[in-house]
Parts: sequence; structure tokens; C-alpha cells
Amino acid sequence: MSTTGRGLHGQVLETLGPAITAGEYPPGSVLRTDELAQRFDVSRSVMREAVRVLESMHLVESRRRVGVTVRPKAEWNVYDPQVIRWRLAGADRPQQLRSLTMLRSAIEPAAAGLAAKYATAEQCAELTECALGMVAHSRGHQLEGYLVHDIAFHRVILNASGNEMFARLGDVVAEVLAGRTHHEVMFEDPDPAAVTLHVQVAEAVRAGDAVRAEHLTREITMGALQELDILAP
Amino acid sequence: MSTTGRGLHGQVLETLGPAITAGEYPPGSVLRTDELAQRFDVSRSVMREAVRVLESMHLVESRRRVGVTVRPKAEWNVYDPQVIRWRLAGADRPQQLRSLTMLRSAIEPAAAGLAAKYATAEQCAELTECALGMVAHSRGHQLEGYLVHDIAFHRVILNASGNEMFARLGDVVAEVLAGRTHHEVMFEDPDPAAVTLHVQVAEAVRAGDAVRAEHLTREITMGALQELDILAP
DNA sequence: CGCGATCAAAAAGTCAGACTTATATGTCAC
DNA sequence: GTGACATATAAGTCTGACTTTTTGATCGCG
Repeated sequence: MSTTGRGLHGQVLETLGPAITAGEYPPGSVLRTDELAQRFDVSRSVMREAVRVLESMHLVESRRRVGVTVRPKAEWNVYDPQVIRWRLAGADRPQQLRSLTMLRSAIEPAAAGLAAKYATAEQCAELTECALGMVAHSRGHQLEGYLVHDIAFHRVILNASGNEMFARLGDVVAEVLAGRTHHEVMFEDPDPAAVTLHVQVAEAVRAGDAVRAEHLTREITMGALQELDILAP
Repeated sequence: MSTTGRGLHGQVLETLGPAITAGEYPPGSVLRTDELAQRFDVSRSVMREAVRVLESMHLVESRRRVGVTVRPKAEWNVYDPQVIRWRLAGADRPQQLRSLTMLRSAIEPAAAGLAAKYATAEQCAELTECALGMVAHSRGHQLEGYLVHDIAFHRVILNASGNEMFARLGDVVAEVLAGRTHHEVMFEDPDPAAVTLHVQVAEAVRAGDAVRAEHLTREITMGALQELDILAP
């Protein structure tokens, strides 16, 4: 799943990135390239490449005569999938999941509305297939199978919206859904009402009913938000 | 405003990045690091750093024995501010503005609703100040002054939402608003109805009326969408 | 004729060392 | 105290040699 450290600089990033996003080096901290290179036992060129990547994510800023300084959290590129993964793996995972769920709640209804207008016949077919898959795995502790279809469902919606910005959130949504199933322990079967809503969304999209698709999807994401509030109010 | 090419690798990126995002090198194109280094007259180390940054944006993929291949558009990190800037400067600026305006329409109402719940007294003050500034510059071809306050207004809303993901879209919104004023030529004064809506949003946020703030903001962004439809249906 | 193993070339990846440049900071005269 | 100047520091750059992975071609065998 996770990109297994492409090259040496990638391996360095895999430990340095999470360390920074976890706040292990507080904002304003100063790192020196040479010291880091020694610490990770790589050449300076490799370390420089790693720093460049961190810099492009706005996690750090490299300045002459001073070093590599960690930037304040507010400046990070929090939409970078890599940064999201690092943060989800770290300590503030709950807060991160909260932010992402809100983002999801804002985007997905709009995406569903657009999908109702622009979805191809093939996408409609996929959608109903996913919904049926969810129904089939909704009872009897088949959580993994349910999750797969749930993720696929929301991915299709986002792609069918025709908006590239929405489409690129597919990975984020997948991460959130997976996180809910895996981390926050779910013993019980999914809420039957949610399953029904998914089926209805698929119908609405097929029927080209934008407002209905949007409204139903909003109910789904509102449910996700309430779920969070119950877990961590 | 724009980051003036920090270092040599930055200067390389400033021409290579826009070239790639403009589709000058179609997906699947293969570049060789050494050749690029020669072309830009920089050392291989510098070019490698530039490639690493492009790679972190998922614009290209570097593989041994094959070279640096351009990835399909669908895989780009379209939320990276740098990528957004490059694309806005390029040929598909209209489509990009469209995508971003839709994104805005989805996010800002939700952000306004949250702002009504969480905005501090100081933020409320800023908000009304911005709204008044918009009113003051709404007549008599003071478009630049109007723009400044408009941008500030939406930035405050996004920050006051308390959601870091929303807050980070401040730059995007600023870019969209500025693009509308500058590129799509606006001769006339802004729509009085829009100005009024901003004032009302400020009021609603101060009053803590989340649903009203959300609804009013949705009207604002709907207006922006309709504006786009008129310009490019 | 097809198919798998082997081999060579190509390009990225890595490293080490020398050198350049910007800049923060301390020093000194005034 | 303030300004100009000197110095040290860490990033930035370049070069050349070497390593590693991977592709695709060649060759032998069934």
C-alpha cells in the first residue's frame, strides 16, 4: 500500500516526515543538512533531495547561514497525500480525521449533485454494483467486504462529478473510511439506514436527480460527522 | 508575491513546472536528467533536486533505466499551491478557474457555518470591517480596493471555521477572486446584491446563526458559479 | 518457431570532496 | 548607541567516479 521508500531519500523521508508532522521538531526548530546526513548515514546529496521535498510540502524552509527551519503547522501543505498519510499515522490522528470528515461533508454532496448530471451509463452501473455490494456485506460481521464497496462507491461519485479537484479526494475519503473501520473499533454491523441511503443515492444519480442525490449524500456525511461527535465530543 | 525562484533548482522549476502542467510534455513523455541539466545549464545535482520536487507533486515519476516520465493529469497533486499557480498561468486557466470555483462553492458555505459557531470576537470585528470596506469600494470603479477587502473577508471566514483544511484554501480563493477581477475583464462595479450578502454574512456570523451564515454564503458562491456559466457556458 | 535464461547497455542513484555565496552576528571606530 | 566592516557558518553548486537496477536484445534449447 504505502510507497515503500523509493530510493534512499525516500527512506529518509519516511522517518523524517512523520517526525516533523508529529511535532517532534516544534516550529522554528533548526536542523542542519550535514548533521541530518550523518544521522541517517546518507550522503549530503541524498539529504539535500529529501530536504527539497520537505520544502515543497512547506514543512520546512531552507535558508543560507541558518539551516533548515521547521515551518508552523498553519503553513503546511495539508492536502499533500503524503502529509495526510504521515499525520494520520501520528499522534493527532483524531483531529486529522475530524478535519478530513468535515472536508468530506462539504465536498461529497456537491460531487453527488454533479454526478447526477454528468455520470456516464457505465459509472451508474458501477455505482449500483457498489451499493448492492454494500447491502450484501451489511450483515454478519463482513466489515472488510463492506468497506471495499463503500470506498469504491464514494470514489465513483467523486470521479463522476467531472471535477478534477473533487476526484483527487478519492484517496482521502478512502483513508477516512478505512480509518473508521480499522482504528475506531467497529464491532457492530454498519447502520442499516446508511446502507439504504447509499442505494438511494445510486438511484438518484441514475435518475439524474441532482438535488435528491445531493441531499441524500449530505445525510450520509452528516451521519459520519455525528459518529465522530459521539466518539470524541 | 510569487516565490522568486529560491535557488537554481527553483529557477529550473519555474520554467519546467509550467511546461509540464501546460501539457507541453504529454503524459508518458520521457525526459532524461542529464539532457535537462544540459538544457538548463545547471549541474546534475541541481536538476535532480528539481526532479525530486516535481516527483513529490506527482507530476513525474523517475525510474531507473527509463528516465523521468510525465504522469497523467489525473495523478497530479492538484491541491499543491505551486501546481495551482502554474496551471492558472497556463492554457487551461479557464477550466482550472471553473474547478476551483466549484470547490469554493462546496467549502465556503460549510466554513461560514462553522465560523458562526467558533469565530472569536476579534474575527467578527475583522469580518465586519472587511464587509464595510467592500461597501465603501463598491461604487465608482474602485475594483482593486474592493478586491482586497473581498479576499480578506473570505480569508477570515475560512480561518474562523477552525478547520485547518478549510483555512488552507485561503490562497486558492484569493487566486480565484483576483483572477475574476483581473483576467476576466470587469468594467462594471460589483453586483450590489453580492455586497449586501457579504454584510449579511458578517452579521449572521456575529450573531452565531450558523444556518443563516451557511445559506447566505451559498448564495454568494452560487452567484460566482452563475457568473462563470455566463462567461463560458 | 516459440520460449526462457542470460547478458550488456542505459539511465538513475549514490557518494566524496572541493569550492562559492549569502548572511547572521560580532567588532570596532565614531 | 549607531553605522560600517570583518568573519564565521551553513547552504548552495559543481564535478567526476562509481554502483545498481532494469530493459530489451541476444542466444540457446525444446
